[in-house]
Amino acid sequence: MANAAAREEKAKLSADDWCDAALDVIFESGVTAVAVESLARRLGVTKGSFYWHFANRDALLTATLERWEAEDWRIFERSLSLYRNPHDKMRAMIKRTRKEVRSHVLFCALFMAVDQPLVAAVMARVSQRRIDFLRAGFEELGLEPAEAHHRARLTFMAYVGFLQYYQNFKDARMPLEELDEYVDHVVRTLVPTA
Amino acid sequence: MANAAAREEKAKLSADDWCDAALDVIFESGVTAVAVESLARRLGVTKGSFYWHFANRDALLTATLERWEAEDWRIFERSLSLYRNPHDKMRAMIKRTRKEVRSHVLFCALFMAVDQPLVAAVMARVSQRRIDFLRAGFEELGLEPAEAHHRARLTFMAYVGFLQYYQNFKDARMPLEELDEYVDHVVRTLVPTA
DNA sequence: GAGGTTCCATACGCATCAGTATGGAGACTT
DNA sequence: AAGTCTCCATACTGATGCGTATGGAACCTC
Repeated sequence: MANAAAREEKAKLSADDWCDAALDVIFESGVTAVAVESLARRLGVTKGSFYWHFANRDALLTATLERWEAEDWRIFERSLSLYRNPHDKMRAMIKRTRKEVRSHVLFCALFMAVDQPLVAAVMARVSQRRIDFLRAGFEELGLEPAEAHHRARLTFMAYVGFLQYYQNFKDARMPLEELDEYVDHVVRTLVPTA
Repeated sequence: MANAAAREEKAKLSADDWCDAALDVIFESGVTAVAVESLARRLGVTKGSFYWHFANRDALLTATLERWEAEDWRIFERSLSLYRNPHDKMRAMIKRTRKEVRSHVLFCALFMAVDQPLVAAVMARVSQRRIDFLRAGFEELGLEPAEAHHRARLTFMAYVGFLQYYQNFKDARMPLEELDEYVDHVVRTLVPTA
């Protein structure tokens, strides 16, 4: 089994291994699916191991979200750092919705769990960072500060709403070319032409 | 106690009473908080009553969502039926975000539970109806059919994202006047001027 | 090789929740 | 008045999930 294989190649687990597994579960089944015993089964050990590495489930979630927050921001910046022209950057930021699949699925899964305080704390920070990033971009494109802030909010809200819609209503998914047209429309509507 | 009072004024419960209570719980604590035993306590009875009125929890959820779907659409249409000018109607549709509090909280709570198939089925229909409503409005305002469809999607996604943001990040809530400015910005950005 | 540390297994207790089985009180029928 | 239907209480089973207590094997140290 995969469990046994994982156990053979690395006899001892680390806290990070638990966090990686937890993030995989969030990716696949959402935050509520992160349960101690099922995680242990997935890693080929028992709960005894978990409670040696972590005080409780909240500690695991906190550590996992912390790792994700840093990694997500790194991916986000890397994928946009190459654009110098602000218009291209904003376009890329929005069009990015089509790529980085795992990143988006994770973001969506976490946003759907913001009713849980631990998740809300992280997502509030992450959301704020992205809105600030967008705001700076819109200011570069010539919007007044207040306008740039509102436009940044609007863009972010549309991103979040779209993610959830697209992830959960798989019956209503548009074909890829229509999706491209939609993203183009969003860019035309929200990004001022330099 | 409120339980006893409720039991006195109406000795026998109906299925609709259970649905009303379930909707209240969704309003207060989300879909996952709808549990049979806690609902029974809230109504001043025990599980025996529930399983006489419903086959199981899914049956309750289905009936509750069905009632909500009809009521929500009725409220939605009533609150917009008085506007004849399409521009005013679209403005009202977006500005409506500020009112009808319970309606929005319920919509938000349900949207946050679209990972549950029963909820997803309802919310897919409701979302489609609202997008169609918006699309018709944008067409009235002179957008080409494809453009109107995309703009309707964008508007709806922004609505959904904003709802969740505003409901869950209560620390980051803007003051009311800034909220009004934001809504105005959204109208200016998304609704073409006739 | 004696003792200590690391990492995990086993076996609990306890709470929550879905669902079932059965009986009983009251109203209603005939 | 006997029987029946409605609505609910009580008392269970079984699954799941968090957390704890304790012991044990491997390894490292001196």
